[in-house]
Amino acid sequence: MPQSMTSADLRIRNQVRLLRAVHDAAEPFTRAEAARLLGIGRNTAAALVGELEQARLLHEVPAESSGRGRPTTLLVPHPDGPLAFAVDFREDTWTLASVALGGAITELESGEHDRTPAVFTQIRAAVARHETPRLAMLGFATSGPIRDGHRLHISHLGWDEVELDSVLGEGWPPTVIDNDARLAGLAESRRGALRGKGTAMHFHIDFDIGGTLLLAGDAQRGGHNIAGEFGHMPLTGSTLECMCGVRGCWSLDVGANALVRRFGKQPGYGTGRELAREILHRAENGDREAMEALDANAASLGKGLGALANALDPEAISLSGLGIDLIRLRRNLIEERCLENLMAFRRDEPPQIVPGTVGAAGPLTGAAEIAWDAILAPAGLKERLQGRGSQPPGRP
Amino acid sequence: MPQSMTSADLRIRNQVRLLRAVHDAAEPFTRAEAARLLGIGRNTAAALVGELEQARLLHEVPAESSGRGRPTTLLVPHPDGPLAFAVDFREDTWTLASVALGGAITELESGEHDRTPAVFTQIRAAVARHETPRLAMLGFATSGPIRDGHRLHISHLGWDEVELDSVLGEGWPPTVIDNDARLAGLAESRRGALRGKGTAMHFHIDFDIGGTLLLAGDAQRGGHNIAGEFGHMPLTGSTLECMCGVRGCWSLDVGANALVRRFGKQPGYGTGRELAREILHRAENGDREAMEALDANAASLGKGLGALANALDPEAISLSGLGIDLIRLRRNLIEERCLENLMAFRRDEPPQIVPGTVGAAGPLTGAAEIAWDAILAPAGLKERLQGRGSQPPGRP
DNA sequence: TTGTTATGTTCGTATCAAGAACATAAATGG
DNA sequence: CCATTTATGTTCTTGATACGAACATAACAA
Repeated sequence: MPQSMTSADLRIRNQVRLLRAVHDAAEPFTRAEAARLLGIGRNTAAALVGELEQARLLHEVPAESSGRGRPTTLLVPHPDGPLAFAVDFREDTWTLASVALGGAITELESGEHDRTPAVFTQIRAAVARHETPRLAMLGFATSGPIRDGHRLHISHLGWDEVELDSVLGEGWPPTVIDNDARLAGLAESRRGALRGKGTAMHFHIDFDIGGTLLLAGDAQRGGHNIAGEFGHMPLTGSTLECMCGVRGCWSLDVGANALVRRFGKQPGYGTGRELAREILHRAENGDREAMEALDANAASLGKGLGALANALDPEAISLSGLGIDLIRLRRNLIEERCLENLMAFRRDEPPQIVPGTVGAAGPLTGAAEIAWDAILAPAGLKERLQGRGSQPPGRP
Repeated sequence: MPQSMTSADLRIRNQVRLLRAVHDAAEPFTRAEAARLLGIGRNTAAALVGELEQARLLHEVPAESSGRGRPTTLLVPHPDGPLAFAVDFREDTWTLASVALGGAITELESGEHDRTPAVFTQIRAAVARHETPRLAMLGFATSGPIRDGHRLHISHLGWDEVELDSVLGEGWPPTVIDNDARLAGLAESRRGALRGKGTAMHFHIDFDIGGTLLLAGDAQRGGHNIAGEFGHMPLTGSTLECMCGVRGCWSLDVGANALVRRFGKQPGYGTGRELAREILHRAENGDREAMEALDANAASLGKGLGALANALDPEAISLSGLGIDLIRLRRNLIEERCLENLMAFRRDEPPQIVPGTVGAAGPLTGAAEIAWDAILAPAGLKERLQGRGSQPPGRP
C-alpha cells in the first residue's frame, strides 16, 4: 500500500473520476450534470473543470439550451489536449489511428507488411510521420500472447518468444501493448455489446478461438499475462492433436481451421480464411456439405460456451470475427447447444449470446482504451496537472 | 459513481487502509511501522489510531523494545471491539465461531442437523446464545450456489431454489452469505496457500469439484453469483450423464463419486465419502483396483487443471478436501497430466499445484473474511466512527 | 554520564470540498 | 413587454485533512 492519500490526491482522484466520466459517456454532458453525476457541488465542479481546462484536458463549449435555466457548457475533449495513438498489428497489415478523449477514432495510416519484425520499424516510422506534441501514449494491439508483458509469441508468424524490447527498438513513445483478442473484448466491454455488464466474455473466432473474461470493464490478464486461451480447453471431445501441443482443443472444432479441415484441406494460416468464407457462402446457398460443416462449427461453439458459462457465469457473451457469421447463420443451433450444456438449474437464465458491435475495430478500439487508461491513471495525470499551462502537453 | 470524495471520506479511506493492514498482516505491527506502511506521517498515524481506539476498533499495547529508540506500541484488535461471527453450514453439521479483527477464530458451538431448513432456526438459536453487543456481522458459508445472492440451491439436501429469506427467517444479525467452495478459496487467497497471488484458483474436491477463481484476493462471483462450477465442464472426455443435467462433466472423473463409481457403487451423497476414504486407504496399502481408481482420479484432475490453466493462467492452484490426499498420494501424476495438457509454450512456467493450508477451516475462515469485509467497508465504518465513544459498538 | 536513535507530540500551513448566499441568463406567462 | 421562474454559475466562509518542521521523550550504547 504505497500510495498515500493526501488532500492533493483527493483532488486528483476527483479529476480522474470526472475525466473517466467524460471518456466513458456515450454522449457529452454539461458541467452541472457532471456535478450531479459525481455527487459534488457546482462550485467544486467549476474548480475541477477549470484546472482541467488549464491543463488542456477538457474544453467547455456552449450547450444548446434545453428548457429554462441559465445556459451551461458541454464538457468535451480539449482541442489541443493529449491524444492516444492506437496500433492494430495484424497478420499482414497494420493500422495506426489517433484517439481523443471520449474515444473518437481518426485513422492516420495503414499498410501491409512482410511478417518479419521489420514491421515494427515501419510502424514506428508511421508514428513519427504523425507525431505531435499531443501524443501522450501509444496502445498497441498484436495477435498472440505477450508473456509477462514483454515476451511476444505469434505462432502464425513463426515468432517464438520474441523479446518485445528487441523488436520494438528505441524511440517509441510511452507504449502499452496487449493481445488483440483481449483488446477486442475490452472494446466490447467498454464501448460495445458488453457495455455495463459486470461479468462477461468475448470470443474472437478467426482461425481458432481467442477470448477474454471481462470483469467490471476490465479484461482478466492472468498471472503471466497469458490468460484467455479458452480455445485450448478440451470442451468438445475432439481427439485430434492441436498445433498448440495439446489434444482435443475446442479450437479444433470451431473457427476457420475447423471449417477447412472438414473439406480435407490442411488447416493452417495460409489461405484458410478465404476458404472458410467461401464455405460459409456455400452454406448460405444450400450446399449440403458446407451446411454440415457450418452446423458442426456452430454446435461446437454452443457446447463450449455452455461449458464456460457453467464455470464463469457471464451475463453476456459477445462474438467477433467468424462468430458474427455464426450467430447470423446459426443462432438457434448455438443457443440450443449452449443450453444443453448448461447445468439444469442455470437454464432459465442463460447468458445472452450477442454479436459484437465494435466489429473489426475491436483491437484498435481496445488498444486506445488501454492507452487512455494509462493517460488517466492518477500518477500520470498528477504530472500533467502540475505544470498546468506552462509547457505544452504531451510526453516530456 | 455515486460515492463522493470529501475530506471526511479521505479520513475514512485512510482508516480503512490501516484497519485492513492490521487485519491482513501475518504479524502485528507497531504504530510507526504502520505509518511507514501506509506512507503517512507519524502524526497522522497517531491521529488515525487515536480515533480508531476511541471507536473500539484498535487497541495499543506496549511493544517489547527492539534496539534503540523510544518504545512504541503494537496495534492489536480492541478487546471490546466488534466481532464477526462465522457459520460453516455443512451437509449434516454446522459450526459457529467468533472471529476478531486479524482473523483469530474462537469456535463457539457446533451441532448436527436433520437436513431440513429447520437447521437455520437451530443455528440462529446458537447465535442468540452467544450474542453480544460486539457482534457486528455474520458470515455464513453454505454448500450449493446462491443465485443472485438470495436463492439457495443445495442438491444433496434436496433444496431446490429455496428462498433465503424464507429459511433464514427473522431476527438474524446483519448477514452475508456465500458458497463454501468459494469461501474456502477466499480463505486460501487471504490467509493460506494462495496468499499474495494476483491470479489463482482453488478447488475443493469432495463428492465432486467446486472451485473459484481468485483475483487479487477476491473471489470471482459471476453475473448471477453462481460462478465456480468448474466441475461441470467437459474436460476429461467422459460420456456419462451428470446429476447436474449435462453429459461429460469433469466431476464425473474426479472426487469421491468418481472413486466410488469405479467400484460399481452408486455415486451419490450417502455413505460415499467414507467409501472414498476407504478406497484411498486401500490404494495406499497397495490394493491394485483401488490404486487404479486413484490413478484415474489424479490423472483426470491433472488434465482438467491443465485445461483451466490454459484459459485462466493462474500463478498457483490450491486444493482442499480429497485434493489434499490426491496431492499427497499422486502429486507426480497430477503434475504430469497437467503439464501434458498445457499449451506447449506454457510448460516452462506451469501453475504451482499446492495443498491448501487453511484446511477444513476454509469455509469458516472465508465466511469470517466476507463478514470482516462488510464491517471494514467505508460506509459501515463511517457510521461506527461517527458515534465514537458514546454508544457501545456493535450493530444498532 | 552523555550521545544516539527511533518514536511520539505539538503547532502552523496549504489544500480541499461543502454550504450558503448571491448573481446571471435564459424560458415562461400574463 | 416585463415580472416570474428556473437552472446554473460565482463568491466567500468554514471545517476537516494531511503534511512538514521543530521539539520532546524514552530507551540503548559507549
